[in-house]
Amino acid sequence: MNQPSSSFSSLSLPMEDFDLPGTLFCGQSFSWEDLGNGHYLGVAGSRAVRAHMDGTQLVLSPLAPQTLTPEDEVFWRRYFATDIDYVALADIFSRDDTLAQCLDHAQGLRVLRQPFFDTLLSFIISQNNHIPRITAIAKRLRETFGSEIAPGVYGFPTPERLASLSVEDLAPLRAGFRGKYLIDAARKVASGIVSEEMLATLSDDDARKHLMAIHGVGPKVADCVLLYSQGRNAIIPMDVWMKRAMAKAFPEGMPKEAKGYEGIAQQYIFCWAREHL
DNA sequence: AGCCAGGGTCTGC
DNA sequence: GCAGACCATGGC
Repeated sequence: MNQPSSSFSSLSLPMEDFDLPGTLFCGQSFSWEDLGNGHYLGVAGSRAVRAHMDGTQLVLSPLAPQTLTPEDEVFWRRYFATDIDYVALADIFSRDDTLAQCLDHAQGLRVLRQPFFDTLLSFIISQNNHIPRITAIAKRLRETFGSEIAPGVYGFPTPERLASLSVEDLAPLRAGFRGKYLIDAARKVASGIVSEEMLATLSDDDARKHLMAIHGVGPKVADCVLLYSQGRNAIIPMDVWMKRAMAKAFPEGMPKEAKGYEGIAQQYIFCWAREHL
């Protein structure tokens, strides 16, 4: 025991029925890299970890020279939503036959709770864009304007850093028309016009309106921020795939079995749609 | 070459 | 409130 008791070399989280790569690459996060052999490198805010599964244990390891602290454990438990019983949820969802079929194609998926500003920037980038290119632009954003966490690994830029830049400064990102939206988001967050603390006090509808004060944030991007960073699990981001899927598989709307967790059901339906529509 | 991508803005009705 | 043009970029 030559390490201080306040940090540890790795962290194991029990995760029953959990598909790690499925969760990381199902279109809710664009901040993970496949290292091969079941190992993944992820960035969240100014944190980074390696992740792999050991049986039913999710093992998170720090990147040298980093260590994992008790605060990191709290952070990553929240990130992977360890407080939600996904086995029980899948059982309830399965009572609807159509939803059960979607579950079959997305077994072990979880909805993450990612940092607010990461999620806001990532889904602004996502508009009218493909997933591989979203990932590439987000990576250039981190590498160009973020701070180095470990050799070659960069965190997301802070709102203040991004707010100090001009649209021309973002040219290396090749984000196209989204550049000006990223700047406006950073300035409104840095100035407090839009704040995560304020969001927490608002209803779903008012929270959506609050986020839509940002130029370039419409209903879909706002909903993604509320679901994927704020844990508002009843919110259903409606993109082109979800519109197709709902029209085809759920013309009557989201089944009652998904009550309160429509956003999580949405993730299974989204995956099913991308495979079958 | 033309179409599309986990959309949003702006304009005109 | 709602339809349609337009928006940068890149892969197919």
